[in-house]
Amino acid sequence: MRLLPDAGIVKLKDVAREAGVSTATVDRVLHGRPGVRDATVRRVKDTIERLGFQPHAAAAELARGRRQRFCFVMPKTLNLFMADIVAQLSTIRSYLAARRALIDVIETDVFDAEALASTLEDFGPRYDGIAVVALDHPRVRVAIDELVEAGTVVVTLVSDVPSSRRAHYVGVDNIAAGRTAGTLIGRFLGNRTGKVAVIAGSLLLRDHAERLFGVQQVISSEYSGLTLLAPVEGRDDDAHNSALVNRLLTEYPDLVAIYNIGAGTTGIGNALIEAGRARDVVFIGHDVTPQTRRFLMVGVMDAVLSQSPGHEARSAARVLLALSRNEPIIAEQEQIGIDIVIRDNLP
Amino acid sequence: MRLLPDAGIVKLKDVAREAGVSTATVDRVLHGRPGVRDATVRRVKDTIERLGFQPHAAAAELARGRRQRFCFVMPKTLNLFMADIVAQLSTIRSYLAARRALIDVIETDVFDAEALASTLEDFGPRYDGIAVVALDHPRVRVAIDELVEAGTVVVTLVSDVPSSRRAHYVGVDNIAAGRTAGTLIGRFLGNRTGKVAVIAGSLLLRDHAERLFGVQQVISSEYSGLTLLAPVEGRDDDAHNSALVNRLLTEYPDLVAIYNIGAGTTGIGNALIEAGRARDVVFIGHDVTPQTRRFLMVGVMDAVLSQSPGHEARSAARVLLALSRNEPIIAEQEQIGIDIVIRDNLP
DNA sequence: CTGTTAGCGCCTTCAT
DNA sequence: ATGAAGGCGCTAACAG
Repeated sequence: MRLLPDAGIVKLKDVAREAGVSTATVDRVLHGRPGVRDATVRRVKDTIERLGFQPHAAAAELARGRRQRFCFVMPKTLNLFMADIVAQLSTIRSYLAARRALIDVIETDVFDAEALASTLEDFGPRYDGIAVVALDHPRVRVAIDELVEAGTVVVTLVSDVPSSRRAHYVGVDNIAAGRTAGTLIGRFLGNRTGKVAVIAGSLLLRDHAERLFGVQQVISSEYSGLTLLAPVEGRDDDAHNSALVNRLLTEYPDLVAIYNIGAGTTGIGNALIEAGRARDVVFIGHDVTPQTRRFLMVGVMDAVLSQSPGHEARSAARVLLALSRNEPIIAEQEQIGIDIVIRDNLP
Repeated sequence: MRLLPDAGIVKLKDVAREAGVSTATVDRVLHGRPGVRDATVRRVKDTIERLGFQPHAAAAELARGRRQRFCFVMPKTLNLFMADIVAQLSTIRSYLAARRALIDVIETDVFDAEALASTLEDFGPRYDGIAVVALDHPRVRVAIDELVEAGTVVVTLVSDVPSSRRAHYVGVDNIAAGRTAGTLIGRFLGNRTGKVAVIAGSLLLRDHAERLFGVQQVISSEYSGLTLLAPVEGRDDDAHNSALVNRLLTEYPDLVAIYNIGAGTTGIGNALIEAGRARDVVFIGHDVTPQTRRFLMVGVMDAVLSQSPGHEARSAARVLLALSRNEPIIAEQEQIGIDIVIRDNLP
């Protein structure tokens, strides 16, 4: 008498036999498809419960045989952070290929609502799912909503459109990020007093505006010794940012801290170094890059706030895959945290 | 003339036809199994390459039909952090169940090398993989190595045994964690001077010893205004820690900071509050719990260093699954970072 | 409303 | 050294 090969593992067939129905019926109940009497539904559900049946994910996937196409709509001019996300996509591509899903990447002008919206309208319908670095603009919202209406899964990436019907936002709470920057500046300065400058790329970008809001909240309400200067915009560009810093340094001799909300951190750091102010001005920016890494090591930057590009890229892919196959997603895993990175915990 | 249903998707059968061999041979080549002539191997590999064939993960998993059993060996007395990991395992259990893998949890005395080692010896061989919160002791190392020798996949969790043959360590770099605490203390204190206390659970635990080492490095070499007191041990216990803090506060009127290396943070915070020193003593500890969360909100704690229990639990499960099925693991995803958590970026 | 049945793509004996 | 063929567990036409 030998052991049963499947000792303990309940299969759909077992449920069917036990409930006195066919496998097709169990399958219908399992997926809430119509065409089964209520009484039967209950009986099958009970049996599933009683036997503790769990469908074999791989078998289901194979039998379903669906393939999905996803598209990542990214900004045309990739800064280091965006480039990092795109780079991660190649790893993800092979992970997805083994699951018969594929991704395309389309680049478009993020600052141009019209261009972004028409990209979505033109290409969106070809895909089962879209991840888009969005611009919060009515035109874009409508484009997203139409895709959702047509059955496409849409997730926003890095920059959200909260009023849209997108299924999910992959990114951080940018107000909290701004607040975090504010607190770190306040704490690092101790009891020093003076001016705090904020440099943004463009305050038309929702994430930049939100970070500004956060840092203003904290500095103005909790650090009375510090005065926040009016934000300046440097279009995420190193040269522009350098020039801005030079102007700020001469105009405000008591400048004690700089928070760079967007990209172009290199320009700021270099300007500080050239002015010989790198050590005494507290400097906080976003995203771990080779350059910010170096700035942290040598003490030009005091902290970097980071949303792991790898995590975001993987999360977007996982969420698209799960939602378009209506599988469950692990909420905690898809939560993107604001990482505070200093010299000692660099990844 | 209708489109081919599988347009563009290469299957193992296609490779076989194209290479002029049977599917069995392709399968053998694919998995490096013996019994194929060198010339054939090359030909098949070329074809795979040329066609860009990627095996369908779900089909492979189904056909293989393997089930694996994993075991998490956890400390008997669960502190909040460990309890959190165990709690996460129930979510993970259902994820794994859908992949025909299951996990058991065994609790044992982590401080007792003998007990831990014999637990591993007794139960280990029943499993395909083990995740163990290890104690770095020769007896334990041998037990781990024997399991590995016998073909069990072993990963260490939270606390490593670097000299063992474990396949992977799921946890943070604790020296870096200590350094991070040191830098934060130094930065938060600004130019204040005084004594810095370090409270550990037990310096026999590798992770505690490493964190101590890290904080010592930073404080002694970079903050000459600060004096690190000799570490005290409070066995991760609230009552012990409270008593220790009371003693420290009276003995050193110029105590300016406390770093709690292990658990029992509640005891320390409460002692500080009762002594009316909560606001002026910089206090840094580990792990986000309901209590540390509250301490951060009200300003008793200045920062919490955290290794996400959810991330660690999931990572251990993913790594065990991947390694025991020899599938690739995504290195970056399994890298556990040291999270710096302040009031503003609480998860 | 319910059952029958033929796959999904790969792996694995068992032959040859 | 290689091939033929029967599953793995679930899904979805197609019947009834």
